[in-house]
Amino acid sequence: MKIVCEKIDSRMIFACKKMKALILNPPAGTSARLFLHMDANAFYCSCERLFRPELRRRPVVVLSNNDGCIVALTREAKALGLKRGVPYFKARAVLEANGAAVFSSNYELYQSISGRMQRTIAAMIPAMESYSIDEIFGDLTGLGQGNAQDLTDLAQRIRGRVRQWVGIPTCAGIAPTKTLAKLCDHYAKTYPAFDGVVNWLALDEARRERAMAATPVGEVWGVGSRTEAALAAMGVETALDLVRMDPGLVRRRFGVVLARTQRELQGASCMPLQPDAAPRQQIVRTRSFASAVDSLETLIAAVSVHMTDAVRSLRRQGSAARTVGVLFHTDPFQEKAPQHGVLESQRLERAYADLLTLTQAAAALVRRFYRKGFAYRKAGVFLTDLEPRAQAFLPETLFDGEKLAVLARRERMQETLDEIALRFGKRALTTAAAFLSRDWIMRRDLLSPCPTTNWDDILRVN
DNA sequence: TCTGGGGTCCTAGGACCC
DNA sequence: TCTGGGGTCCTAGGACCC
Repeated sequence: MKIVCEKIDSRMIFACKKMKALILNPPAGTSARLFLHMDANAFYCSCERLFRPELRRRPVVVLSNNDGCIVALTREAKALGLKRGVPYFKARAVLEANGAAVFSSNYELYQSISGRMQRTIAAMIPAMESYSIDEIFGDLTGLGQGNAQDLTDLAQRIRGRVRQWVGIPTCAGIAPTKTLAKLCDHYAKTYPAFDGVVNWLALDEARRERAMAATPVGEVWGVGSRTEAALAAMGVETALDLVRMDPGLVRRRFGVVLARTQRELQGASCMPLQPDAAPRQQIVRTRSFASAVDSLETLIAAVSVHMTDAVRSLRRQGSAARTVGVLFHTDPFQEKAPQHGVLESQRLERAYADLLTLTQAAAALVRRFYRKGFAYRKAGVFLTDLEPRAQAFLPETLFDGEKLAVLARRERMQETLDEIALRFGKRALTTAAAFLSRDWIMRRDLLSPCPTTNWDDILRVN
């Protein structure tokens, strides 16, 4: 069914409001849905262990870009007292003393393994939403006539197949709402006695309450550190406390987001599965420099390289961008050094999806706002006001004929660039600006190979 | 020496419109 | 004497997620 909406009138606005009210306060009996949540255990680390089985029992950590801080760590690494977000230089001594394996982020590898994992799961359930690189929601509504044991068995079969086919360990949660399903998955990870799957339907009321009473409210999906602190000041410390809070107070004091989370914890589904990933609304590429940068040429080079990646994402999702922005700034941790930060954007007269136009616009912004004498630490680009690319070739005024001809030429050139990148690698041919300087390239001293995506890295058996 | 990056959604307030 | 009640669109800032 296709709904064509040419005119929004007051009845539709009324209908929208009514829908919003329904989503926030579904009447009893309408929320008999069932969700699956699954994610990998220490995903990046598990990917690194895939091709290095000798690391199976050793602590493993994966670092952020530039080898800055720890972004993923195994159970064994957590046992050393380490946490996500700790700077590498502070953790280094402990890691070395305990024979830990340390890796730079290898997104090419993780993306490839993620695809295998999610395709494997998708084949076993009716509908799936890919929520993040290592995480999915599934819709199990109506499956197994709601027989709790059957559903637990299904989750175990999925875990077993992912383990066998992809080699990645996972856990799963099953519940009537997304928030509860994610919480169940958290329990499955925390308490090994559950054997990797927690099914809300299989827990009796007393068990559910005990679990929620033992869950700090900050563990709940949607409750971040700010909200956690504000709740703590009101004496709300556990998930159970939040469930029992006065809904009116939650709504007034914290807004609709937390009100929805509370409803979900109470078992009323407010967040539907979102199977088709909508095109992104903005595309951002930024990186810190390995060492400080003060020359205009180097900044432009960095921005040009980031733009190459941003335009690749832009084109992959079939969009064109009407606004292009740049950002660059000094090191905020160097409190005594002179600081300078720029975040500026330019709205173009049309939407574009070609590297030349967008790079020119970005470089012009850098030239305009660059100031000599600062030690810049980070630079990036962003593309917003995205539109479907097909729309970019429609005339917008009576006098667009010439512009459209230029646009069409640039599009043909861009298509050629895309093809060259596909056949000869993504850095084979790009704008000259990207080569003005190379002395800012990211540090990745501990990078593993890409045996699933690069022929040169393929495993050899001796 | 050394502290990541890429996203989403909501809210409040101002300008403007009928 | 008395000065409405909706809306839209945009931006900046905040909070959250992995």
